[in-house]
Amino acid sequence: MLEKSHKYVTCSTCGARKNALLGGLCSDEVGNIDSQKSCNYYKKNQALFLEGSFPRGVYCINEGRVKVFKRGDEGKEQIIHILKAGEMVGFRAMFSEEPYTVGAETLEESNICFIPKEDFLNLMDNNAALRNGIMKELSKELSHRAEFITNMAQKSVRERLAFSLLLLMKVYENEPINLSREDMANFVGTATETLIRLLKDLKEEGVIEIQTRKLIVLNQNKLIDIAGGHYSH
Amino acid sequence: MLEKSHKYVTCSTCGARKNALLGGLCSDEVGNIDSQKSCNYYKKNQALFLEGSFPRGVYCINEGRVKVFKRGDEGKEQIIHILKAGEMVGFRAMFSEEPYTVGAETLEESNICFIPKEDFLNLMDNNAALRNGIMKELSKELSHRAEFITNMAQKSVRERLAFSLLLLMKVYENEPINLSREDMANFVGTATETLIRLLKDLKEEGVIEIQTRKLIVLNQNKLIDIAGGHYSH
DNA sequence: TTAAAAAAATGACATTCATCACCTTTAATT
DNA sequence: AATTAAAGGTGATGAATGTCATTTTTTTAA
Repeated sequence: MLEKSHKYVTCSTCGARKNALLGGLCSDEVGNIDSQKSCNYYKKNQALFLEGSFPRGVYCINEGRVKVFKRGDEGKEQIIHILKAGEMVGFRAMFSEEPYTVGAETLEESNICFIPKEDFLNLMDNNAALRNGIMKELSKELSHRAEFITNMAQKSVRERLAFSLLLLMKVYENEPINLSREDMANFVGTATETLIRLLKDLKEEGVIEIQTRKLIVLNQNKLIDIAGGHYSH
Repeated sequence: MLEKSHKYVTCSTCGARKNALLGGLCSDEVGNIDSQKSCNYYKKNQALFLEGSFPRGVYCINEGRVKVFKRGDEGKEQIIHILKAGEMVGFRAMFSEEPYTVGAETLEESNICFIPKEDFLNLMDNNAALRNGIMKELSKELSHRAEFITNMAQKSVRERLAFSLLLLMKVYENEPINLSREDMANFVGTATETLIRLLKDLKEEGVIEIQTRKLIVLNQNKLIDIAGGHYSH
């Protein structure tokens, strides 16, 4: 749990940065960013940016987890991506020179830094390795989304749930998965009631354990099996 | 219809290039690319590249249309994107340094140029405007895919069909939409039979006209209305 | 600690849509 | 032109899953 007292994190000592996109910066560059960035405490369910607003910079998660989502016609959220400490949010929209087409919100108390657009773009212009890293990142994300689309089109909800749980295991690393049923349903792309029923099935099959809202995966291989779509009909 | 006799297109005279990503090149750059690229005739349903193979360069559509798709666990295609003349295919995978996670195939006879990876990356390194254009392109595509995912999760097949037809109108410009029912179903993300039934509905409602396999939109506003999701229930 | 609010869970039901089987039309090939 | 293959289309059926109503549990706030 994050202390309520806001701690200001410097990039130079930021542990999350080390093996992330900004991990390869030289000390000059780090210093420069440090002098321009701000660092903020976010409580749970607080927005980083809204769909439709204009990008002014990028967000760097020092601690906490963030959901990126899009609202459908009836206002229902579809979660596109869940990010954890060390990852960056919102740089996609900076290149498009258009308003955000998705929103971002914390899933828990978080510590998140903000780098103004100008500074980040300057940094990119002068650092080919960073540019390549970002290109790579964008490409991989495109690939993930193609898979996401295919899953949505062809897999059953049960299969998608298994697939999502495998993704969430990575996001929550060794901790229990800690998402509201509604968020989880909005990630899987189903109704909350359906999600709850399917979680119950998995629990009864011994694949997961449920402690009120926290969820522990007991049998990852079974999940892989289910997600793969070997359904007999 | 494209003549079977293969015509070699030069970038310098390529009409499709003008208002596309490579539209801003100087004559030196164009000459350089021209000397390295190849230009090939593709018949209908011919693969540009396969899922799993390794990217060796980018493809530039001079004439024709191309589908980009991913196969699900049972081998069923999900079409992610349909591209037309002037657009480029396959540069996403070049940055990821990983094999293609999607495949690409012509939907009709096409004329498509190939720029080797080396040359394209060199060009990018020395041309900041091109780099920015590509970043922008990647970002927009990410945005499209977020919308695609949301549509798949929240819209009915009828709504998605209407949405897809609106997209296809842009791909086919003033021409009738000319896709097999199977491809169209794989784009919408539904079974071929369901797609056929829903097309019939739209025909009976006077929204579209069907000439064997060609499809003409008669009432675009109605499609927009349907796609928007104003369904009464 | 209790009351109120929010989240999770369960049941009943309706509907969409995939599937299978089959038929018809169009396109390709000899 | 005739034959075959492929694509388009139709009908019947059932399972998956969304929706609505209600209850139970957990969390939050008084």
